[in-house]
Amino acid sequence: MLEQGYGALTSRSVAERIGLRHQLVYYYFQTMDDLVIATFRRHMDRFMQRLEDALKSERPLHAYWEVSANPPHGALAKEFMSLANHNEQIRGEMAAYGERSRRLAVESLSGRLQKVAPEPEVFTPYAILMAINSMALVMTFDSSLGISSGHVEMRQLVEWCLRRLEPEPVSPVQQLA
Amino acid sequence: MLEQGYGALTSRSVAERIGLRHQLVYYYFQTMDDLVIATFRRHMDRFMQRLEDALKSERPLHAYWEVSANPPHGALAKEFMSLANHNEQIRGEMAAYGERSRRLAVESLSGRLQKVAPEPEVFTPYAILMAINSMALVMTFDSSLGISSGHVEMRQLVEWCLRRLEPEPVSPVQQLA
DNA sequence: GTCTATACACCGATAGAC
DNA sequence: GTCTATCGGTGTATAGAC
Repeated sequence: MLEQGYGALTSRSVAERIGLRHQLVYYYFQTMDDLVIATFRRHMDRFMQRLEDALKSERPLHAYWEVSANPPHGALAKEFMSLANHNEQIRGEMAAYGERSRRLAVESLSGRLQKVAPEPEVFTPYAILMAINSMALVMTFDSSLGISSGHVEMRQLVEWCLRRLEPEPVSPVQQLA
Repeated sequence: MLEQGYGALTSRSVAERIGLRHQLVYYYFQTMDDLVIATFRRHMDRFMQRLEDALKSERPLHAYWEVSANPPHGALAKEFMSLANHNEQIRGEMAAYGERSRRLAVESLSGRLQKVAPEPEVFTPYAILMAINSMALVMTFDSSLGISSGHVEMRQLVEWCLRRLEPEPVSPVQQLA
């Protein structure tokens, strides 16, 4: 699926990879759709775990940016997005995961964001996080296409904002100095 | 392709739509791939035309945002993106169109952006335009999935920034007053 | 669990009649 | 230009032997 698109994810192609007959797929999964759903869930669960870990780190906002901008498989995410276009179940699950991950990020970051954001009426936690997320997503998509122009500048812009919103923590040693 | 994904774009499905036999596709296009490429080019050429028109308007930055955030077919764009994952020709053309459209926008907007941007070292024209573009793209993708949480807030954030960067033009009548 | 055998539909593409 | 006929290949899925 990653290499050749969701159209290439067939019972025969799966079976060939593991050196078995294609009929075995229907023994473990009832239909090909079930296999796709299971794959999608495993993929998303891994991402959610990474996200949770990032949000627990010392600089969660920076970590959120890093996790968003460096997903394990940008091309795979695109493939699932297309699948969602015409698979109702995938679409529903993807929407649910998306909302959940955003809620998780907002809940754990809104406290510190509200304190430091300029123009709090405009720069709400949700808006800030979505902006970060959007830029990360586009950079990922671009990269998998082979586009990289403007990435350095956009990355600098994001990281400049991040430093404002979440300054480097001062260690006790530095405080003494 | 829009309704059921690129996997459903077959010579037979195309022929059925126009009430002819599927073999005709190979008369007009040599292969199915050629048809896909031609469709992609027509799609992108339309978008480029819309973009050019927007950049010629009175408030080009606002128009750029509107064009980016309201593409004719968000789902179709996603489908082409997936196609690009495993079709080298589509990938190359998409990259070229992407770079071209960004260059076009930067060239026609960098003049006025450089004048008004705060922290010009960070808020370069390219970075600003890519940020706008990124948020527009994600809102489009979200919408086609059925996600809309956070959109109002992000839209307000973008439009607040846009008003700062490109204030409403003052008409001669208003100037008199 | 893994296999063989098989049904049935659909795909891209070509050849050749009209 | 549009058609009929046809090829070989691949897809999902089921039945049943071992």
